[in-house]
Amino acid sequence: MLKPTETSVFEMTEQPSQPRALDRQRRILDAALAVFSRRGYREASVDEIAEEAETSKGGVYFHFPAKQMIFRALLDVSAKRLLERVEAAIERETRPVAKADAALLTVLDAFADHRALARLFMIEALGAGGEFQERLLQIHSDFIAVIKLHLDTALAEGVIHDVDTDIASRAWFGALNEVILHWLIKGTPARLEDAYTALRPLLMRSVGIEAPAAAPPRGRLANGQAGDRAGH
Amino acid sequence: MLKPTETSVFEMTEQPSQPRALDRQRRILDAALAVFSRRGYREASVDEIAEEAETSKGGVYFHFPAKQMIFRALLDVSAKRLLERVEAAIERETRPVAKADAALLTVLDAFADHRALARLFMIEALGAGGEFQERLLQIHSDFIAVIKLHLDTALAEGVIHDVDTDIASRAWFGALNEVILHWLIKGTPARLEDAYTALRPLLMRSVGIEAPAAAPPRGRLANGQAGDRAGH
Amino acid sequence: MLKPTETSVFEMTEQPSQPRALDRQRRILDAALAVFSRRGYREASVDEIAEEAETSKGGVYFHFPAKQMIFRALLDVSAKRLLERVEAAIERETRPVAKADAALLTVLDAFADHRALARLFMIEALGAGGEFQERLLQIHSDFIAVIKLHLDTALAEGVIHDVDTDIASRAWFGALNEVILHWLIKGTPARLEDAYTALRPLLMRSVGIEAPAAAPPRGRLANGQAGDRAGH
Amino acid sequence: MLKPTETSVFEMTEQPSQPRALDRQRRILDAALAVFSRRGYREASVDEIAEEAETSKGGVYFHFPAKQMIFRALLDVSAKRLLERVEAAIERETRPVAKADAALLTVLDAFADHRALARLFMIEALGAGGEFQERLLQIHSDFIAVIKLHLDTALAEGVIHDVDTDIASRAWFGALNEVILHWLIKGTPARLEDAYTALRPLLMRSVGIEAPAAAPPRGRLANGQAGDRAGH
DNA sequence: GATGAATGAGAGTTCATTCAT
DNA sequence: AATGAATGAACTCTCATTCAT
Repeated sequence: MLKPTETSVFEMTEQPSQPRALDRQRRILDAALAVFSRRGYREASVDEIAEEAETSKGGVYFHFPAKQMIFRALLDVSAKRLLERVEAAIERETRPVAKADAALLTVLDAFADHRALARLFMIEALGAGGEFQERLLQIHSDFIAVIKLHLDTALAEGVIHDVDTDIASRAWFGALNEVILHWLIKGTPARLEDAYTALRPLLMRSVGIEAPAAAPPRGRLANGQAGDRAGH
Repeated sequence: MLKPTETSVFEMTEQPSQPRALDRQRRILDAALAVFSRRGYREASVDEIAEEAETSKGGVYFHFPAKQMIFRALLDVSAKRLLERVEAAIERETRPVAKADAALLTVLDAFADHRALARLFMIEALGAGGEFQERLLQIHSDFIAVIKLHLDTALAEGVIHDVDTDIASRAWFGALNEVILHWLIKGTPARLEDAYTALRPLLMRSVGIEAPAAAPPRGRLANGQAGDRAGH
Repeated sequence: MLKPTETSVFEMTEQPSQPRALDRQRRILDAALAVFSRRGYREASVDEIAEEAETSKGGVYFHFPAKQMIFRALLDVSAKRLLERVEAAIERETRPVAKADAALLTVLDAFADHRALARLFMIEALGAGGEFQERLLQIHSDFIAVIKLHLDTALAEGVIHDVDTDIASRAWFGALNEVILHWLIKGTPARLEDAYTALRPLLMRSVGIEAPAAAPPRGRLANGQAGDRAGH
Repeated sequence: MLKPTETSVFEMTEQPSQPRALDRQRRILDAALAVFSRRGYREASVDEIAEEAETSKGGVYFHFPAKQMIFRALLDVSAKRLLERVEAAIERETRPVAKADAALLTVLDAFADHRALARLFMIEALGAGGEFQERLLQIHSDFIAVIKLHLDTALAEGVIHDVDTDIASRAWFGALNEVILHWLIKGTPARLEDAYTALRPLLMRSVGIEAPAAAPPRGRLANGQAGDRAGH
């Protein structure tokens, strides 16, 4: 989630020697996110990105050697950022299932706040050619690994039983994905967060946890309490 | 599933006046499926499709007025065919949950047999531009509606309880999707069917059904028995 | 001018062995005139001509070996027809200046009645490539020759004096052309015939004939009296 | 008329930021004029224009967004230039009829010097599709308006009588056009200027002015004396 | 005679990338 | 650092023409 003072999602990519260069890189990545997200990877032209970044085509090529590289940087930086956010959320939880739960919720919150980012991950990365498909799937796997890690812990701690955590983590992620994709393209539910309210008990049950009758209301600033909702 | 004697998945799209024309349409759609699947929608050139179909560019345009229309026809015909297959499988089951289960399994079997088709639905339709994204999501929704229908019946019959069938059907579909996507791009598991063996109990549990300890082995010809595996 | 019972402007082109063939040729030429006139020579497709002629592309090519040939036939037949009409009108006059005058008026009447024909001669024949430009100019020259012939007679008879009939006939024709072109493209005057009422005294003066103060009103059926209007 | 040191008829179309760009625009317009003139609008390919301009297809498209726009720019710039030349010539005359006369002569001189330009205005603009037909007719009307303006003055000053200046100016223009067209396509008379020597007395007479028995010889640099030739 | 499927050359246009300034 | 002019390969689509049926 962007703080009001942030103007960009991207703060560092490589090793920009000068602050001005860093600024430009950020501006270009922001512009690229916007353009890729509304046009798609192939329809997006470098010219359009340059215009959106208020620079010139040559300017873009000074900072990125190819269009592909812009997309790759976008994907990498965003994924890293997202994963960091997920891990921060996880640390705020104590019980393993709550940690896995928080991971999903964080992804969902991030996408709800940043529709463009959501399009990037859910749609455009698949349409950008084979190279990026692999990369996207790796990102999927990274997130799934985080979930799995905590499901494994839950299993070890005896909180859940008889669960193939490999498939469970993947299934959880997939279920979430479908819900987000639907929201992205069809626009329902209006508030993506609402979907998770319905989805969570289902996921819990799938690993044998009966969710509490009613989940407490949750605001965006109340992430820290997420663990309370996933009691077993 | 294609019978060994079939060479094409496509048998009719429109109403060509000559039998030769019908043949060409089939050949073009087959070629397009192959090319779109290996190149992606945007990278695929009409020339390449023509070559693969052993015809000329003009020949392709005689049958389809635009590249988009080839893709659209491919998507529509394939979805129709897949849905028919799903409904046939469903009819062979009696218990509602088994019917929903059979739906998923049929999709999975179809994709396992037709990797190109799987790419079309899982990847290329998302990367082909906004028009097709909507169309794809509609296809998703069609399948999800089938699942939901039977979950609703199960709910009415008291087989399952306290389930938001709307989200459950979507979640099931999404979970399956992720598994298929992973198989498509990363190649694991080698046999897509194996993934479902692990996935099914999870899905069942998610609606409150405890799967039997061990699912009976299943061959492709044993679809009719699928219902036996989804006891409640 | 087409009689109400005529459905086509074209009655014979070459030597059609069978009446059915003749019919088809007529239909195709009519269709071609319509299509060339609304689309222009290059934009007109043989497909569109075939459709307008209610036949098939192959059908058109059976009767005409190339698109060019359709246009050429159209131009030749129409010019011949027009020239015949002009000569008929001339014969109805006795005084040479009246004959020249009748020639112009006939052309103008023909175009007023057949806007498509007018487009063909005034516009499309110029846009159809060098071959047709030469052909069109030859047609111009043919008409101009007719006018010149009668101006020469008028000169010999002493009706007009000190006139370069070569340039005068060309100038008359050009003046008429500009008026027709304006009417064709800009749509004014609404009745093309009105333009000639104003133009005629000017042309007469240009060869030294002072037109009568007021030209008598003229209807389309009153062509035979044209001579009365060009007194000297 | 081009001064010998000028290599291009086009000096400015829009506002290119770099001098190099302005140069290229000129080169492209020059090349386009040459190619359109020898091939016709539709037969001319952008590739050929690029080659003639010694640049690449992409280079052409950098400066002009479509083939149509090249043609439109060509037409607009040339018409503007021509009209300016006409108005300069008019200013050098004092008597109104001489002014009108000078207008025609200037057009004729310009075309005599620039056969390609003549083709553009007389032929290609009519064959380039409906859009340009309207534009060309507007250009015609602009020139005709200039002629009419001075004929009106002549009328007001009592130099000419009983003339419908609207039709007279159009007729003059049309007569000139036909002469130019003939020269363009058939090649006679060899010197276009000779045609005007014969045409002028005719036009004068058409508005009731008896031309002097013999027009004084006229060289291109003697335009300023044109007024002497148009006795009242 | 007629149909419509098929061909293939060629069009206009786009755009990632390069590079002189 | 940055600009924008230039390049050229590639693309989608059109259409006159041919020909098997």
